[in-house]
Amino acid sequence: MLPEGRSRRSGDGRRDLTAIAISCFARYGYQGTSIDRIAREAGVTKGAIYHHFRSKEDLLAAAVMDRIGEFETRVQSACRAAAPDESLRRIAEVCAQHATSEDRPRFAIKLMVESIETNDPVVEEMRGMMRRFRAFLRNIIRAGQDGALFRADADADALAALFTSAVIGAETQFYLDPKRFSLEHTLETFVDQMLDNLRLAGAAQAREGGAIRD
Amino acid sequence: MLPEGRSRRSGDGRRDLTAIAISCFARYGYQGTSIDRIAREAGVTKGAIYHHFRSKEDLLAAAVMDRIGEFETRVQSACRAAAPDESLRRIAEVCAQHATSEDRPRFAIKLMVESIETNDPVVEEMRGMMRRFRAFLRNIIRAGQDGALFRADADADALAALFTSAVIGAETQFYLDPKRFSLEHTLETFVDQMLDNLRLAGAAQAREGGAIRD
DNA sequence: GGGAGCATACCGACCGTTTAGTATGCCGCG
DNA sequence: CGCGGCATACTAAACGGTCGGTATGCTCCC
Repeated sequence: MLPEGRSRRSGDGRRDLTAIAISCFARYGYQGTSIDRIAREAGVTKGAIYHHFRSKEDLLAAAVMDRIGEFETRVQSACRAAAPDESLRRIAEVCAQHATSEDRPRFAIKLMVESIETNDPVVEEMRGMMRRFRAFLRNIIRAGQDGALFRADADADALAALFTSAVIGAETQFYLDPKRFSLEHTLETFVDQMLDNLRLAGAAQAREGGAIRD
Repeated sequence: MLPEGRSRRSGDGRRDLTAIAISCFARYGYQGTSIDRIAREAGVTKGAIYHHFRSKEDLLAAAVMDRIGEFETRVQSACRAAAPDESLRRIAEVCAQHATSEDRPRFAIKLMVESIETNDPVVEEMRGMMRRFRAFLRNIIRAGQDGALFRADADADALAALFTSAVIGAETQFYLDPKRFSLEHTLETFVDQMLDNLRLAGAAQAREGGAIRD
């Protein structure tokens, strides 16, 4: 972690350690990651970590806030100025892209699941993130309903909950079985199906047309 | 853990310890559960655990096999002799019921996620379970297609993958936020949507009829 | 320019506690 | 009596965290 000249630089220590902690937590989870492991991977000693962070929990909090911020930026950027149906597509796409990237995609699911019943501060943050994500999706669906693109009688909240479920469930299975579980295809199927369901009368024809596309 | 008469009975030790380990692993995860905790909750000492199990990993293996067996029994029982559409409904229902039961429902998701990248034997078992579950669902969908109940051009594999994703994702969110995430409603919405998609021409009318049902 | 003073970033040793596992002893039952 | 089912005491290593000290960077003043 030290720069090549081996002099001590100011300012990057905390950020670099957070990045390494994110990698470790994403792979081993919080309980499975020791401070010694983080220190070792950073090429420093534990003392250096405790210089920047009050505790292991403090380090976890920094990691969680970093990942939540990145996630929300990614989702918002994906559907800027797009139509509601295109927005839903793009969100599914960026989730799939991130899940297959090198940016420690497993962090959110690992820490979310691990923290259930055992780490209330993290659960609170993750819960907030998921609520915001569902609200964001619900608002997209409602915008489509307001614009007569989607049928008005669909339950936007339930569909938003379903969208987030499909994303979490598909990512989990992909991480478990990357050779045999196709994340992108599953999410694409999901969005197709949801949009079919959301579209107005005439959907049966659209579906026949869909078959021709393949 | 000892019976009231305080005599030492044979045969139940291993099974009782497995049950307590399942509870602990379901709550704290594998890394977050110490042998001492399991012993304490069982009312015995570590020595008793090591009498029955060779190692902590051995105990985990017993727990995993137990839970996988129970899950598969439950799913198969749910849809015995039912039509394909009814089968899909029932499977979603029993998953929701189990997730809200006292039978340590979080075990599978906790251990599945925790083991990704860190515990290959458990990943293998969980992967096998999920593959069997998807194959089971796929076969139900195909039976519906063969019986002309479902349209023949739907991708049964993709829909099975979507079904399992919805279940995992909805359960995860429910465990994270039981007050604000409605598991049963989400899975019901999912099954409705999937069956709408799977049904043959006339689906548009069926959907109009669906709106009237509410 | 250089030295003093201070702040920051880190080090290595240490602490008390906890961990998975081991060895040995004891008790009850058939 | 022997064996299964435990309990107890112990081991070495690992855990999160603390502490005194060192190295370096920066600023100010003579």
